[in-house]
Amino acid sequence: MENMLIFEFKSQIAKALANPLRLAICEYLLTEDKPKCVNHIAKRLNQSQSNISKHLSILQKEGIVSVEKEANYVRYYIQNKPLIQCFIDAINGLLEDKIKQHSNALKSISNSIK
Amino acid sequence: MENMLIFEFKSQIAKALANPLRLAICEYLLTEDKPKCVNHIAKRLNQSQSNISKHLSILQKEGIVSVEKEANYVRYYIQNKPLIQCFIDAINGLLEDKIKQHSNALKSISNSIK
DNA sequence: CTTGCATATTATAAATTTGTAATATGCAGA
DNA sequence: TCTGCATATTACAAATTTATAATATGCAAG
Repeated sequence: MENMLIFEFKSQIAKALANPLRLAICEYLLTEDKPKCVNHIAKRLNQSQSNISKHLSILQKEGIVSVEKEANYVRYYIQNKPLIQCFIDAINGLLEDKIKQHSNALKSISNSIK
Repeated sequence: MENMLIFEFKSQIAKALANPLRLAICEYLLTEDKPKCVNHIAKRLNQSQSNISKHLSILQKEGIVSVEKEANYVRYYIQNKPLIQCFIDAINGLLEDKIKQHSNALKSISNSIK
């Protein structure tokens, strides 16, 4: 392939979303109308402040979330909700596919031992 | 969050796509009508047979690609093209967002030193 | 300016991912 | 059965990712 560098950039963004906690953060922020602060998200997901803060900074670095500062609160929100929704829809669809494939494989084993 | 396990599964699928080579493989297979064999893909992407084979097996494990065997050839294809296209569209959109954000930041620096 | 709260950063060890080189498997034709 | 080709697997070292604990920063009330 000609230009491999572009795939480095794309995968960097995909990697930011390819983590269970960061996916959970994104799905949570997607359901919320208003930006949420770090401690709030940390409690919601039952994680340490430091861990959530670091994951949010990874998401922010990739432009996935943005911040809104007020006093000593930092509130995060999804920068582009439709795109993140599209990403999550794709993952959900792929997960469905995978589950179907596994269940078909099990069915055919089940039939073969009848 | 109630059910954290689901995010493990989702992120496992996202991880399969969050790698530059695997993204390149998927984008290539997406453009092709017919399944492609390992050596063909390896040469196209200028990578070793062994490396491409391993990446393909990761994609297959997640149900993203499927195989079609004939003689000693193994040909791979995207299992669900619309979903993979949706995933790639999301990533492309997010990359655009990120580039816009960076260029805006640079503009505002540029203005501030005028 | 000191205290307390919210958030960010750092250091670190454990776990995971990655590519390479070498080897194994599997199929088809001679 | 032997040979050659296509693919898969393995072992391994380097690089990356992850969570935790400790510490630092930054703001606002008193």
